[in-house]
Amino acid sequence: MKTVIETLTQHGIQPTPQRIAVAEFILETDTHPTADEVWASVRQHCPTLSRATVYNTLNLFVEKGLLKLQPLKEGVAVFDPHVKPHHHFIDEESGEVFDVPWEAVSVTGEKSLENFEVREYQVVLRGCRRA
Amino acid sequence: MKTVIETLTQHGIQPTPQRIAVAEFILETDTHPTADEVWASVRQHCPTLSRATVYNTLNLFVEKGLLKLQPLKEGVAVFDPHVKPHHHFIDEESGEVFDVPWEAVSVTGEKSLENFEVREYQVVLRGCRRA
DNA sequence: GTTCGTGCAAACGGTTTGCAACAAT
DNA sequence: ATTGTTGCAAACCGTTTGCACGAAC
Repeated sequence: MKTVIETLTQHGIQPTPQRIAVAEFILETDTHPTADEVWASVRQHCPTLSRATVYNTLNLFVEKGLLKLQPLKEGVAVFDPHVKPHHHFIDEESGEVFDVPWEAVSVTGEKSLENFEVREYQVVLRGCRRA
Repeated sequence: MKTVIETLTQHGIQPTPQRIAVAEFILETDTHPTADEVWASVRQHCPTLSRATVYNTLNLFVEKGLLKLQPLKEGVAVFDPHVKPHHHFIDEESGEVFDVPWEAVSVTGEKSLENFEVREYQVVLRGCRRA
């Protein structure tokens, strides 16, 4: 099992304590948190962590390919440590975002679009989660 | 051909001059504009139109089912007059959003998702537009 | 005269940036 | 010494809101 520090250095990121703390949280979660949610969580273990550092760190992680920024909610940036292709389901009541495995849904026809060269795609599903 | 005024009244919206001006622009366009882009455009014909009225009007239109708010870009709300199901292609260079007809792409498997009751879905494609 | 819509300006919330202090090399 | 990172506060940008004026019934 790769350590967080190894992951960071392999992506060309200096493993400072703050970055390690943020990485430990966000690389494990599957809750698609916003930056402020990350801050709230990580601050419990690392109380001096500033909001600015969280934002800078998350942007750095995105830049280095550790995270993906997903435009799934209005007005806020949500971060996803799952960088390989997959789909998303959004519960319309709670707003929660769930991963849907790539193989669970299949898409056809995207290769024959006339004017568009598709580099990537995902299905965004909305509805309510079954209890 | 239905007039804009008829469209507004049929949706329970009082057709004020400002609302008509906004509707004339946004119901015709296929550019998926942001609120500020709507304001910039409509203001040329209707110079006293305030930003607040544009925001209020667009929100009202969404509420009344004339528009859909699409979470396609980070940090800004984009409005789409095309309310029937369809997909979207986003040019990664320019950020432009294009409609993709519902029949152009087909999705299978969404009905057999275990924990999710899907009410609607769309495919979001990214890449570059062919010249 | 009450209701509804508008415009302005101020407030708001999420995010970024400038800068001084600090750590590491 | 230089480079890179942090924390704070202020700035920023898109959006919402409070309020007074005005139009319509």
